[in-house]
Amino acid sequence: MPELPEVETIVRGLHTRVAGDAVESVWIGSRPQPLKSPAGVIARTLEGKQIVRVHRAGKHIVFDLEGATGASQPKKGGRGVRGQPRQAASLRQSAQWIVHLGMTGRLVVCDAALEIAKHTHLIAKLASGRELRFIDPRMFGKLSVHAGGFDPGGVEPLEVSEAQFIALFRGRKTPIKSALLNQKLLRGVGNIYADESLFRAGIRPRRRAAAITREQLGKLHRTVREVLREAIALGGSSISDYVDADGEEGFFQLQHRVYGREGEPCLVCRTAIRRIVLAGRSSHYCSKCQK
DNA sequence: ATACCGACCTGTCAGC
DNA sequence: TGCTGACAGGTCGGTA
Repeated sequence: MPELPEVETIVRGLHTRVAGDAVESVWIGSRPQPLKSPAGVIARTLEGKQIVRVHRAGKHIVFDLEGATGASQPKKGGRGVRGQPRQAASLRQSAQWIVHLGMTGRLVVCDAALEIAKHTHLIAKLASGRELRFIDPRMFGKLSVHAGGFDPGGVEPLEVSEAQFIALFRGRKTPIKSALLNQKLLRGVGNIYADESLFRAGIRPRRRAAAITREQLGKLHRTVREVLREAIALGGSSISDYVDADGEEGFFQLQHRVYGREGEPCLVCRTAIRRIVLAGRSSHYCSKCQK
């Protein structure tokens, strides 16, 4: 479902709503597919921690957590652990909770009384009384916890310089669209924004990356950032069921020039937009405007 | 190393 | 009405 602009929109909404709140307890469902860390480790890492910040790394949502060591243990009757001196316990311990939404994942902040939706895999009870829930029908999403400094690899498309960008594709014989989708190169660009960026740059998706001139790559560098920025400004693209953390739909789908427009006239030259399958993904382009 | 291809899952929609 | 197949915003591992 979500690419960089959708994740960015979600992250901004989540940060506003839950930064400063704390996780009191965690419930995890019985389906193991979404869990990249063991359920017990995820629960123990989240419980008792304060959510300091919610941000984005590529398509990953990162919750920065802080809390006292052992804060998840006590509550009932226990005075610390066997009366040991708890020097370490007074230290602030930081951790990160990483959420990848896959195709259909959603994170919602809601009242605890709200009915639990089908395909809910994790519920974090917050100190404020609300709940943060992870819902994902297809279970392509992933949940994990990390000690800190999480780095998914690749460079942020909105931060990369033109020279860096051009260097990413040097010598690559793979089709340019496959390279754009490779998260180890650029992180955050997905199927929609790859198609839209290539259209605006006038480059066909199947062109070999290494065969594209520096000038054209420079143009692609500009169009990728332009498309992502415009999409973020409009709250992302809502194709079927995507909504942000506040339940609002995005509006960038109204700006799509090729994605999902097979057979419709190119907005520039009226040529019918073509759809091909490349690396298993639908790819849309105008055969006249893109070479 | 690189590049296709199916697999992973459920839901929806078009067509018969 | 219901069945079947195609398709979906993402990634991973196997195979050539």
